[in-house]
Amino acid sequence: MALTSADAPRPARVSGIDKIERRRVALAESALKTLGELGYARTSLREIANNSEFTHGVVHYYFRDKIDLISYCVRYYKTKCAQRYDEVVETATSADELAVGFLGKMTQTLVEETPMHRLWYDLRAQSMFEEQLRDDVAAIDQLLEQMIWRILTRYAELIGGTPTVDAPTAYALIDGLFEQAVVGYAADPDRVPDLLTDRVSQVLPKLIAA
Amino acid sequence: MALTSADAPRPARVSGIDKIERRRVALAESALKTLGELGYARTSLREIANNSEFTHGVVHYYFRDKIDLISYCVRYYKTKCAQRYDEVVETATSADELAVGFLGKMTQTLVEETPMHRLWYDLRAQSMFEEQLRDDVAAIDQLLEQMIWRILTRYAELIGGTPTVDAPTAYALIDGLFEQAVVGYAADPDRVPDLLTDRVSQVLPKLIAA
DNA sequence: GACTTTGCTGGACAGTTGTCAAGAAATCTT
DNA sequence: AAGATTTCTTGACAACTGTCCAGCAAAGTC
Repeated sequence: MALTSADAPRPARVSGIDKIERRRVALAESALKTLGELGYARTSLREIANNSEFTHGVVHYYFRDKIDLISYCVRYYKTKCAQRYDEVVETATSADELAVGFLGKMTQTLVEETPMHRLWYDLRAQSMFEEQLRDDVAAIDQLLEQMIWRILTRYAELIGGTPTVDAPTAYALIDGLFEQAVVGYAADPDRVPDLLTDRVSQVLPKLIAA
Repeated sequence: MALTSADAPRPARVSGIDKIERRRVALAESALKTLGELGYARTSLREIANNSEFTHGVVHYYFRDKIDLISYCVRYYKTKCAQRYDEVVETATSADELAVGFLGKMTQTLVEETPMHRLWYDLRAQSMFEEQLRDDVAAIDQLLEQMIWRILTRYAELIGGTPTVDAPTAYALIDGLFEQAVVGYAADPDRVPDLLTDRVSQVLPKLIAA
């Protein structure tokens, strides 16, 4: 959130490479907005440019080609997911507090950043067909897995037990529930957040053994 | 599996509507092959026609437009998934036998029908952006959920316990593991099937209470 | 065999796509 | 202020897209 493109009316004088990086970030944010709305298949470079303050030529000035842009977007998006639950993990002093905090943030991001999550699952599916995306997608998956693992081990610690599944398994399970919620949210937004909360809080204890 | 297009060298004389349906099925099978290879985003009607014995004009003779074709494909694909594990469920006489049979079929379909599964997760992601696909995708999800539920309840029955989660939760969990395997299979096919087996067999017992 | 219906072909269409490049504009350097 | 460099605009391009249709071939009907 530190680097937005709107912090200065005129493009602030920044030294060299930093300025290029700023433009890249601004373009990536615009692109992510459009991608989240339309999905990978329906998003063209011109559409991205139209929904931004730039023209379609600029995109090719800062990115080699379309995949380069999308790939950059994925990598940029990664930094937003990394520490989403870190504060909750660090401040919680009981298992319940951790669970409540985690579930709260989870449903919050589900509701408030729906397009981003839609896009994530879209891109992960695309990565199965385009190897150029695979590494970046795998890196994010790794990051998310570590995030879930941090939460689960801390949860076990507070309860006084240990996890009964490894990190990839735990991530796949929670992610399955979350993706179900994201897909369901597109069709019927009303009941989904509560259902997600119920289900995750039902599953979490099953992954810990006293 | 009953209706393939190759069972007669010359188009067998079939009465009226049936013949149309046969052509539809043949086109759908061709389309599914291409879709599974390239994914939704990269598949064009011409590509579908090229990889088949038909010309691109025929597609529009049998389907109103692209979405109509894809939608038909999804619905056709559905019939293949429905009863994949039914035999295992019906013949298993112990929990272990059921688990082994289920896991065997699961890894088998993962390996042998990878493109289909890739496509499924792709299409489910697309359904978040195109409402026209939503109903068909939701129907398949429902079907898969029931399939998992049948397996889990039978598994519980054989163990002498009862499930501790509801059907949607159980499906989301198992599906999370399976999708992880499908995505991972694209990058590194070797170890994935065994990992999937391990993880699912670790999770299954946790969903049953004595 | 003549005629109608059905099935299919192959080309044409208008629109969109990613990519590129020539030059204008803004910025920096001296 | 003049020249050099970076940044951006604009228009063009070839390729590809979904869609449509005029015409042809085959099958069915009388």
